[in-house]
Amino acid sequence: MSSRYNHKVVEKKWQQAWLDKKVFQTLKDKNKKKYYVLEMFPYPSGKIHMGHVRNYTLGDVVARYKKMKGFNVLHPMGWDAFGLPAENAALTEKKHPETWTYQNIKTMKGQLLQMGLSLDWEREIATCHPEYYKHEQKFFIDMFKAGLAYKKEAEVNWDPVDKTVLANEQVIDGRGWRSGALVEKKKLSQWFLKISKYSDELLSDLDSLDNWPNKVKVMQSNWIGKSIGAEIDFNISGGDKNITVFTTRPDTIFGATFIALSTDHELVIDASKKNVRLKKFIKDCEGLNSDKIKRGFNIGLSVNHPFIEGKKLQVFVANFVLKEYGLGAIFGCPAHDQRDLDFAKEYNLEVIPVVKPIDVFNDSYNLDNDAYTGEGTIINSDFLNGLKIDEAKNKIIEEIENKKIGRKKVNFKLRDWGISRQRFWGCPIPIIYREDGEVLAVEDVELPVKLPEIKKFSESSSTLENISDWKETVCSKTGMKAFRETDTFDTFFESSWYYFRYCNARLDKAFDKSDIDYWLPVDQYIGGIEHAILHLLYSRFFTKALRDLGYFSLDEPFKGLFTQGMVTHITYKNTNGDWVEPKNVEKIDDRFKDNNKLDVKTGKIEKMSKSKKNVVDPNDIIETYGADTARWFMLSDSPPERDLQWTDTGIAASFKFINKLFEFIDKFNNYKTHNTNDLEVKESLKKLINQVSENIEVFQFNKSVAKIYEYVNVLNEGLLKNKLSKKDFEWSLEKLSIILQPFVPHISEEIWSNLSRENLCINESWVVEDVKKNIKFKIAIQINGKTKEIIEVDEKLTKDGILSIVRNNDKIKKNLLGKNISREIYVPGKIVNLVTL
RNA sequence: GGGAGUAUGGCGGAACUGGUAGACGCGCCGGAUUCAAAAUCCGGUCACUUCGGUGGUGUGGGUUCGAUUCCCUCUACUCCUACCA
Repeated sequence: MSSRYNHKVVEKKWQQAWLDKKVFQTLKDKNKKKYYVLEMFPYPSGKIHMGHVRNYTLGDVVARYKKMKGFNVLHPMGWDAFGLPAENAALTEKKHPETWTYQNIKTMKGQLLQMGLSLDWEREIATCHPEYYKHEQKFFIDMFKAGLAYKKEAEVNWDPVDKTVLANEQVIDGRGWRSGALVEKKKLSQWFLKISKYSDELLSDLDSLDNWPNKVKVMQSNWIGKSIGAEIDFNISGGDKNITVFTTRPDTIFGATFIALSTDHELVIDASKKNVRLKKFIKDCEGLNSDKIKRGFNIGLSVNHPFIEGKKLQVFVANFVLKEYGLGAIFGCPAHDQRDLDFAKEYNLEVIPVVKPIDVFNDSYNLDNDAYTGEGTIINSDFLNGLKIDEAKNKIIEEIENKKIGRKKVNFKLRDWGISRQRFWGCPIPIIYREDGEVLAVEDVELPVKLPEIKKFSESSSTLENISDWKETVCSKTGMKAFRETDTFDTFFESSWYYFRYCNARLDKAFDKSDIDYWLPVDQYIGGIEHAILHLLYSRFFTKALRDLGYFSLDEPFKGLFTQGMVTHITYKNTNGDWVEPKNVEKIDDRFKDNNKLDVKTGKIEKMSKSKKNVVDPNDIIETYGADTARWFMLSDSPPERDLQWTDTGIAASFKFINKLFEFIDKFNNYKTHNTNDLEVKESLKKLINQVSENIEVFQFNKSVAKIYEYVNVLNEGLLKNKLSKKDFEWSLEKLSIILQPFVPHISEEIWSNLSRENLCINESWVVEDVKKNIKFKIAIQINGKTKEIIEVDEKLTKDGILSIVRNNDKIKKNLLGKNISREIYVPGKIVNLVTL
């Protein structure tokens, strides 16, 4: 009688075996080809969620597969451990952020261990540990000294009631999340990293990232936002001062009818000092949705049009001109820019068309309310008349440069990265402000600048600003009094370089160049699409910056990137309109009820989230069904890049399959051998084995899963029909264990060990089978492209031979009655198509 | 407004470089087992059909001997981005 599969015992046993034999501990080995698999490390929020389970399962498939393929695999894990939730927990749970964080790490590590992941835990890191963050303090100092880090004024969200700076996510509908007070903008002096210096390289190197999803490259490219245009100086009437504007449409210069400046333009700030109404206008602009309402203020200046003698343009301050892009100044050409047209209508400004669409014949055509931005011929523009747009751009730029009133100019949307956060639970910025006004980097020997030890964490200690005995210090060189910088790093700072640290996580230095040379770049990085821009762009920037600071010679950190889909679940709502958790929904006679017996309606399928209560806890699933079942479900059906819909029937099916696999053990042990030379089963299995590998290589694990199902079906049918000798059965199970190993490693080891093999299955080599070429081919016979019959033919047959079989086939003869064949098409090994008139 | 993507049974999804559409899983239907149920096992499952066939991959067209696959049109949905001059 078969013993029932006990996943708890079996999974624990193999997890222990892997640990005992240090199977996943990796050492540098120059003789072996390396493979670095990395999943985005988690924030230790408390416990893992299904998104993690999916992410790490995908990575584990790759890691185990590559290991069995003979690569020296690096597959590490760590914790993105600084961040706001720890501060919130500190306030509500009355725990120090550190205590809370390390407790969570412990819990989550336990969960990851339960999943049976092939991780090298010797390399575990936590970014809140001083031995981690001291290195990034050093990077910052290097950047500071190299001019890559600098300070400037920037706005923050200020809660006037709590008297604290709020992170963007703490501002809900313009109000502080705790106090509910209207959030104010406040200017603070903050630290920035000069990512803009790398705009061009960050953009052009995207081309070299062949193994990145195109989608992500497009997003980054848009974010960097390169545009080519010109700067043009407009001379202010009655003086020799200029207003310089940026434009990508210098070809429309003859259609310019006004100048508009942003509210923080130098000239505007000057003018506002003497003009109360202007000051008020600037203030009013803050609350204005400029997308809908365009407002301007004539500041009483005019400039001379550089190409039209005697023509003057009025100068406005306008709410729709961006502050931090270009020069904060534009020329308005209402005919060919919708925003300018809206503005011109509002203030009755001239509209002069200078580009004529192909289907328009009148030079003074009417634009109504739609600016024309398409292709066309230049008109009303003196020496540009008759040119195409691109030709006109070149010509006018040439002219501008000749006249020395402007220049060709490339602009980027990408802004420098503001890294200052006015928070407690982050890495201190290693800077001191000396009493004589000097801003100094902390000396290397004094690193790390550790966070202060505080007994009680409260609202008032949530910024370092208020901890005076930490803040006050002395300059070690001069003995002068000094204050520490009290801001901490944006947590993207930690995650911008953690993948380097894994190379040698316990080294005294941040890393060793030879380790980086060996392990980097990451061959396969896996994570959510939500990091498409910030994390990935910052990491790319960090790599280039550290390269230029002399740490190594790497250009790009992530060779391959894969962005997995979300885990979704149906939502439930009861008649009171409350969301209901799936586990509290019961089906009674075709109707859904919650545990208060209220009717429940099913809603949309959405990403699992606490607020919609449609989460399934991995803990419950692993407890009830085991890690293999959870992993198998994560890999079945849905292609990894698409959303995966969680269903109870799906997880049940996976559990059923794992049990089915387990039954092979008894089946084998009790199998009476049969004398058979039937090769059919074995040949089909070989073909399926190869298909499993092919699909892993291209990240289509759902197809591998389907092929494994087929394998099991073919094997079971072969057993049922006595087509396998015991030896072949053993061979089948041996191969089955191997192809199962990356997907469901525990049951794989269990089957493997029952075959009395000495080593662990994970230490086996992956299999590639020589598939005998079929001697017989199946050929589809079509008439006019419609399949009528399928025949088996010998491979050696010629076209004529096959065609004569086809012509003599009864079914085909019948179908051809009264028709004449006009053409015969034969694709070897595939089809015959008979074309009739 | 701009950009990217998706569309195949009741559902999730297969179909190699154009060559047998619906693999595999779920669900459903029938049967076996059971006092009964669960579990398990076996069979069936695109639609229509006069059982010969016919139609069918969001819509309409095109290329081809042949189109889920390539090209054009339209529609719907999803995601990103949003005054970047």
